[in-house]
Amino acid sequence: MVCLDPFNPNSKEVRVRIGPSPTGVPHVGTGYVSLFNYAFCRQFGGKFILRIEDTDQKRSTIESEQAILNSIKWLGLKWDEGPDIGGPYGPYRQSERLDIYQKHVDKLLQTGNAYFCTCSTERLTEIRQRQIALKQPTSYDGTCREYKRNSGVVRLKVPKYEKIEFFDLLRGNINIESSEIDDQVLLKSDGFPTYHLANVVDDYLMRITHVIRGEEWISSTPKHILLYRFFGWDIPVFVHLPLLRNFDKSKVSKRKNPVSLEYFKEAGFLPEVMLNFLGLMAFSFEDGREIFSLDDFISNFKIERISLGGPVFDLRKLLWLNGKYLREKYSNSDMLNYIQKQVFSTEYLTRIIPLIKDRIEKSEDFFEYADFFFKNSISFNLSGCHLINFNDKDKLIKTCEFLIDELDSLKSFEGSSIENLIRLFCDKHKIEKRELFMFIRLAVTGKRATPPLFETLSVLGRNRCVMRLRAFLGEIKNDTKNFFNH
RNA sequence: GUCCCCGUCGUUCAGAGGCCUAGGACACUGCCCUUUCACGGCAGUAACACGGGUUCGAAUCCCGUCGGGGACACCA
Repeated sequence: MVCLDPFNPNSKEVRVRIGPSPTGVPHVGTGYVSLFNYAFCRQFGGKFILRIEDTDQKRSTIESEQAILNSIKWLGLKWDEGPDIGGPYGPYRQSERLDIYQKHVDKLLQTGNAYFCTCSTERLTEIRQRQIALKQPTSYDGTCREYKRNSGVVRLKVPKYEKIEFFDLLRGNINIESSEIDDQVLLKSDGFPTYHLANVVDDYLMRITHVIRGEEWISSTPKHILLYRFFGWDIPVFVHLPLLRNFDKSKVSKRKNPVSLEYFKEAGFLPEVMLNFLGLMAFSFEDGREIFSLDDFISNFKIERISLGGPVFDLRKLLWLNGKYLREKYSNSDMLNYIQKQVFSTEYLTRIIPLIKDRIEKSEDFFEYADFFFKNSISFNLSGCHLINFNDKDKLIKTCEFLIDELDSLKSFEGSSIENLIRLFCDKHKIEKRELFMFIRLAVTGKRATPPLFETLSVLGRNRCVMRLRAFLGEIKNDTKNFFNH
């Protein structure tokens, strides 16, 4: 089995890819991995491929795909091949390549490197629970290996007791014992492939030379190695990037950090700042420069200089950097433009006007009614607010957390659907409507009198609403204002 | 629990055996500038996880311990 010379990418056209899964918001982690892939391939005049990994039918949405494409475009990273522009190795959406995966699965079945499995979900969870109870590692027990089934899901037949070794450009050789590896499902019962199969097949067919992805994939790389071997294919060079972290060092997550690129865009972070900042994560220029453009980054990027400790995504430094760009690179007229576009955009104003039109008598009054649409921190005062009868703090916190989750996962953020959700929420949690409505109003707008709540929330948008509720949560958790002693 | 990855100031990154009494940036503190705030300037606090080796010499190499993280799905 031949490996590309990892230190000599010139030996062949460099082709890298990112494979976002369209199951949620565009994630900063995707931006980070994209940047490194992009810089690496541009250095060698290679190609950057965008492939949509929508093999999870239940969770994938076209809206999410569109949002991800837009966000990466917003960052200023241009892909050479992708679902929207096509390319020589398309289609670039995995849901459109089902026949390809089927063919490859058939091949594995024929060569005896995969087998059908008819075990029920119930049985599998039972096995798993028993293993957890016995403190054993959880894995499929291999029942269907013995029987020759001819339908069901298809599993990878992992050889017993073999050391599987692969090379990671940053970490050297990594060994994992095959007994640690599960007989991974390759083809699901809906006929869709799992990540592992689709990923390997596509990387091969799309001539990917370097797989630059998050560290979370290290432990499943042996499965991929096995697939390459069973198909008789060359193995690409693996580069596992350290994961972005929350302040507590856990993998960066929306519970603890803003992670949506859309949020950063809306909040007024500049795309070139995002790129600059992401380039500071796990990497440094030899000359120590910290302010750089994408072109600078490309020409100074050295993949082997990536450091391995998981970098904390530090919002404070990001904030400083954004301010620095604004101060030093923006003229007054740039700033005017920026503020008009970001803060007083016609789109936003168009939605606000109907809400305050009947309430103001002259333009000066505008901010009396609409200030909270433009502020990013809301001061509120709950003390003496008798409408909030949540007399116990824990309940209020729990309620607020549930509410955040629901708002966060609400499909459409229209007034009517928000109203629906919140009314249902009241019933479900047995809360007086007026109590919850006023609570939300105060936490999100800081005012007791506002335009109709649900429309207001809709115009503010999901991100602002959720951010403000989180900020509120933070404050009551610390109880800095002694809300409960009044 | 099992396997894998990682371990330098609070955060980020520098350091690839002597140049390290460990450097830059963010944050923090003080001073200066300033009617105020911000910006800017100057100064300061602050780290090689621990224990063993190897070596004349270790933040840098090796081993162990501890700590953190990730993975263990018909999710990616």
